[in-house]
Amino acid sequence: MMADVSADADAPRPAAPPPELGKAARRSASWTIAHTADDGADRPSGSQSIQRALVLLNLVGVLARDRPDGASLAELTRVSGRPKASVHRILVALVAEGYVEQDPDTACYRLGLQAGVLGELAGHRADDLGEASTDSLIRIADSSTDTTFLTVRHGSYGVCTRRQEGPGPIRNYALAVGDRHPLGIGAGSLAILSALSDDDVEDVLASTATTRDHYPGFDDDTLHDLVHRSRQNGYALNDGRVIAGSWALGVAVRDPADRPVAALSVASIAERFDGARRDELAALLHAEARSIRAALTDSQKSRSARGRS
Amino acid sequence: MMADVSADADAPRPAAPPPELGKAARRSASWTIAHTADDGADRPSGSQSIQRALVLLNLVGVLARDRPDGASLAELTRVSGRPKASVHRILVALVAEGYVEQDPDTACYRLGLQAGVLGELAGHRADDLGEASTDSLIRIADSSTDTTFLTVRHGSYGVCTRRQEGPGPIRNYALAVGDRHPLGIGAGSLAILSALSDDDVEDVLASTATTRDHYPGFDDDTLHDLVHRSRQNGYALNDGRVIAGSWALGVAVRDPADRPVAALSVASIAERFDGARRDELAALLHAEARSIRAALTDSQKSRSARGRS
DNA sequence: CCGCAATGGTCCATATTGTGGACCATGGAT
DNA sequence: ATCCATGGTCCACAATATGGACCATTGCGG
Repeated sequence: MMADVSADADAPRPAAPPPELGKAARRSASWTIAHTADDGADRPSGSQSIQRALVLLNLVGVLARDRPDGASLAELTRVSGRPKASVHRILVALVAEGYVEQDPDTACYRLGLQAGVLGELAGHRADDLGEASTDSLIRIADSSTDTTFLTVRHGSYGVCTRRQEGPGPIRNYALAVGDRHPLGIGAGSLAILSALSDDDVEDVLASTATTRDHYPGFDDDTLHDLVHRSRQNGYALNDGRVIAGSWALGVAVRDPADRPVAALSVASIAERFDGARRDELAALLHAEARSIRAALTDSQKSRSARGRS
Repeated sequence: MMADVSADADAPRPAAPPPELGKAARRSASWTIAHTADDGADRPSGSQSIQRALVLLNLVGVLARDRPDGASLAELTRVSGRPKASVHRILVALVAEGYVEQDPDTACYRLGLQAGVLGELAGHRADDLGEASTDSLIRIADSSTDTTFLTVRHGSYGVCTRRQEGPGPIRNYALAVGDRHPLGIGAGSLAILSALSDDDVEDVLASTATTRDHYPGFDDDTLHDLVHRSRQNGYALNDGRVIAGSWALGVAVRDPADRPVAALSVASIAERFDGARRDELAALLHAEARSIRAALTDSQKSRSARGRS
């Protein structure tokens, strides 16, 4: 898997195998989203069809992100790993509710009206973290001249929720809004994991064990090692082991209760992460992480004050 | 704002038939969203749980819109009309996927992380209509000094997808982003309906018959009459029959194939809709509707050109 | 202080519901 | 004409969601 990622495209595109290093190219390897349900060890509770539908919805969004005409049924089935009939049935339901729309010509699926509405409604809502972090993201992107990300913890996974392009010439396509990976995979994600207690780390690793089968080179031992190193350094470093050549550095963002709820990270090419610059970046990120925490404290206080009145 | 609205649906209020005129008050009557599944006459196909889940998701978004701490389980069950256990089970699934989050203190539900992500992804996507209409909405709001809306057709229903506040002192809370009503109810919605062929009108009315039970005063005869009048006038007028005192005027927006896919509308109080101003507004809206259609034509052309290459 | 009526949440037998392998139609490439 | 991949449909089966009854808390009012 992910080898033939190429398949990505799907249709005509005669399976042009990217000349290696195809950053942008292989980024469609967003199967990352597919696996998710298995939170923890227990899977007894029952609303599977809903979970499946929601995962697929997300998948449509991610796959159709860079492709304006949407994702084909074949691709969705392939990437989601479910039988075609099921995928199709679910898509019909999603279309019926307007969360997905189907291009009448190409028969491809993309996010629909309701998805946008939902976003509008969600955005309207106080998105503390997003709100509090935008300024920081911009500052980091500007002064580092690289692409910066906000990764939010969600259970045992990390979701990229913001992405800020830096003014520099280097563009990194390893991570985009909506991508979800198990905690520990990627700089921001690893920063969050490393900031958890030892017990929590074990729980997370147990939870994501099966999912991590799809990420070669991220077995338990390696992750333990990475966590250890990150804690010593005071920052998490992704030295290109997700996508060769794509490095990144991240630090955790803590909420007012000191729980690591997110992470800031900066991505670029290996050359831009020599020793001196690492410290520089780490200091910058730590400062901004603290500033976000302060902003969160404020907004929380004002909220509870309002609530009391 | 909408202060006591709170109570609204909520608890005690023993089915209080609002003392009329309850502008803001009754707007929480967003059950409008609840009914939807029954598209058309046929309901054989089967992915009901998914539909239910998606409807509930939307409901969470709408109910929690103005309430930063979210909607209570009780409210959601009441407004959705399904048994508590079901609603709860669905909510658990939505929470598990991150589309909804539950306030740990109040136990209330609001849109979660994934909802925002989805919006981000959907927004990223080319939202032709939204894109093409923003300028028009702003222009209309500015020059009319009233609140203007974009209503998009979705099956036999109209969904409010944009809302632009005008600079004037009058604020209208009859319609908000995310609200869905059967075609014919509300100015924009009626404008779309009136722009359909007679056959289509019949189909729509048949489809929404049961839903319209919840809208007193919108039986088939009345709607036929309204459609007739709208066609004669060249614009749809809502003379406060949804919410007393809240008037609005709308015209349909046609896509390049001349199908009415949306509508622009302006809402205000009755006093601001005398004969002269109606014509003025209608002309303004028609002009902007044409301009949107032109923009759509352009974007569609450039897209197909790109696709061919 | 003790109900009383809300609330959020859980259980579990039932049959309704989604499942997915097999199948068909189409269309582009060889 | 052949082949493969595509989007889409069918249908017997059983796993699945369903929802009424039930429980635990909380907050109000007499």
